Amino acid sequence: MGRGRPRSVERRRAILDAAAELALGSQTLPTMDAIATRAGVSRTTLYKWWPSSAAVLLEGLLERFHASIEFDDDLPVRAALTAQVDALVHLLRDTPAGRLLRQLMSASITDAATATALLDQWMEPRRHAAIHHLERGMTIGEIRPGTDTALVVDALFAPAYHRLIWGHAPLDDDLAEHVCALVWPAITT
Amino acid sequence: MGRGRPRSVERRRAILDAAAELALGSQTLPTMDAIATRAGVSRTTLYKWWPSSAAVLLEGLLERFHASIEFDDDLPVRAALTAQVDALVHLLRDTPAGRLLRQLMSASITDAATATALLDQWMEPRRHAAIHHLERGMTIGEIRPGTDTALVVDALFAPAYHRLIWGHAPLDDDLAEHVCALVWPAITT
Amino acid sequence: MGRGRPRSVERRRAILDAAAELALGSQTLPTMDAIATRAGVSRTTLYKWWPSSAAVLLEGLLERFHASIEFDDDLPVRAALTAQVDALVHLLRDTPAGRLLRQLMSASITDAATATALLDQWMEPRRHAAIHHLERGMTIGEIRPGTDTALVVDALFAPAYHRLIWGHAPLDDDLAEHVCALVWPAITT
Amino acid sequence: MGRGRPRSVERRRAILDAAAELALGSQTLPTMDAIATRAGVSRTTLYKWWPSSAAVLLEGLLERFHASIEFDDDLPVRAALTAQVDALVHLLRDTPAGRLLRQLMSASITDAATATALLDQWMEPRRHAAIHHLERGMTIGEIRPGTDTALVVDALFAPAYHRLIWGHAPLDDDLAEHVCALVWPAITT
DNA sequence: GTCTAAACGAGACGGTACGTCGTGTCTTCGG
DNA sequence: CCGAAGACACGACGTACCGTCTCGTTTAGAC
Repeated sequence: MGRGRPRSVERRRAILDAAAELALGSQTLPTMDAIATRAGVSRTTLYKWWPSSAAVLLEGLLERFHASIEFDDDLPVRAALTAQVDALVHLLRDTPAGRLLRQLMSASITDAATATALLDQWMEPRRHAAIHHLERGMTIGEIRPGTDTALVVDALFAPAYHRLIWGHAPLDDDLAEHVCALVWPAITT
Repeated sequence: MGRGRPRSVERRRAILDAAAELALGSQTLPTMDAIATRAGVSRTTLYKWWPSSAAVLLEGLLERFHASIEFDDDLPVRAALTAQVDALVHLLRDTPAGRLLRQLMSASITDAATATALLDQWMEPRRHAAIHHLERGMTIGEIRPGTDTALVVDALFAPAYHRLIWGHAPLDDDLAEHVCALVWPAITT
Repeated sequence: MGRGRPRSVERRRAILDAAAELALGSQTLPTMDAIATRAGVSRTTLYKWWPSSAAVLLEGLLERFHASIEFDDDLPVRAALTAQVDALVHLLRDTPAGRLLRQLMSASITDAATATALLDQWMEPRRHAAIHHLERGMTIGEIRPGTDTALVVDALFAPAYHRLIWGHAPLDDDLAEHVCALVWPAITT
Repeated sequence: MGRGRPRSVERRRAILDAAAELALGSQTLPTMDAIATRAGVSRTTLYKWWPSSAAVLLEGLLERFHASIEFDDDLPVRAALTAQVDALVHLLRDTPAGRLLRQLMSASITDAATATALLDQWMEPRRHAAIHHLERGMTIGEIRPGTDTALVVDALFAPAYHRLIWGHAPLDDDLAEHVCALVWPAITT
């Protein structure tokens, strides 16, 4: 029961914001040092609440963009899937989420903890939403039974992340629709 | 004018090998220090020839796996594409290339030079090979004209890289075939 | 007056004891943190009553060993002085006081407050007792008039402290007697 | 045989000087950080050559004051001893050595390595010189045979160090002579 | 054969960031 | 008013790599 000095919300905010700002202004993950300085907070405080700058960044990312998953069951299946992918494409291209995710993906590869967190809290929710629509489609007979949903989901989402990372091709406005169109004939009844 | 002491091939080998071994035994990129020590070479020599450990790793990777691109025009288009993707899947799963690429992709995100090199020397050749087959297919009327080849190539390859990075689903033996099957109906005439 | 919750004697005891135990088990002064933890007390409480761990240690030391000064005027002067030095030697060698004093002397050098306290409350009482006997000796004609009492006291006590600090020679049982014997011919009539 | 970049003498000098200056301007041992900053040298370099600031200080101290030991066998024994003690008193009072030694003694109490070094390289040489003269005195029949030289040496030197530490009495010009006078009757034949 | 320019080894050095520890202060609640 | 719990800023710690530098020492091929 709330003993001791309560954690300062202002500082938490300052830290999350500082991390995001630094990350957006650079290719590389901000250092704990830099975040602390920018946020006007001591390094000790940082380490007390987060194990790494990636964790700080991730927390800020999730807080800002947690509400970006489409679960509208009234939409036709294809439209729902397209909306999902389209939401992702816009997120990656038009919001800070894209740049932040790039760096978090880099960190994920070398740091297992970040990988787990990012997978569980970012990727999986989106994958599950898509799988949900696919299964709904199978139920109502719009999607071919026996479809490998995991694979379809990867086919839908992977190109967007791929282009985010490599930058070899743009994240077009119609990317989502085209990707869905590419996959749809193979999975519809 | 080959004046002066020529560069030692043995040392170059030792360095490339040391880098690969270290990378395979760890999640993170080896440090220049570690590579030099492992190769029995002075740090000076390393810095003389490569700007970063990622560059060392990349050079070794390309040297080992440059011959892994399928250009056989006698195969039917779909078989040729499947073979391409399948070759990639096996490379990523069954050879050191997978682990090395993971780390190089991480480095690419934060280091523009590595990104450029990896894109130009690893990704593009494979993409071009696939595009070549797609265009061949359009020429012989097997592929629908007007197909967005860049998108199709991403749809074919991205899932494999995606699973390499995230590890959320396995790089199955039949992944290549399934991915091609998923895309094929939408692009064939 | 007497308002509010009175100070807890148990905690004071626990703190003094914890400090002494920690000091005896280490070369270095215990930290405030460690004392608080060991005593099962919050750091706040510590800082409320003592400015430093040296102060805690000193208070405990004085409490335990305040009664160790010989003022028996019935003894002959030389015997009284010898008894004084002997008491000190035994204190330094056979009781916790030795180890505690070592650390307090270390702290005294860098911290003026500790130095003053230790000087006033530990050194001076003992010096005055010795000076008292010397002056008594001068009064009864046993000690040469005009003797530099301050110097003699230093000559008597300093070797013991010196050996405590450096450990280059043992604090023998007969150290006190030998030191007195060394000085006596020069000060007796 | 001198491979690699040779160690910079200037930096070594700058470090030793910086440490001494900082120590003289403060009660407490300088931090490694402060020494590095003051010397215009990186912390890494400091840690490469010395394990602690006490070690830096000690090296500087020994370098400056190694030549302060009197070994003149032509002097009468008592004069030689008095000269020894007098040299020490002047060193402690009139040169930086006094303040530096204070802090080194403090460090010695809590750090075994410093203690050993200081004992071996500062105390022992001086003690041996004094013992040498005492033994010479015994040989020529001026000092009573069977004299406990170790004790006499402590009686001669300890008061000076004692006053250095506590500051309860001054290091007078005639301190050396008085101390010798105090001890002499008991040891001369 | 010698000359010579580059490759190479050894290691010093300045830097930046790391993650931890101890300090002393402050804030909030409960006895 | 005492005390517990704990957040916080600060400063120093000792370490790891980084990239650069300054030497001395090979060594193959040009002369």
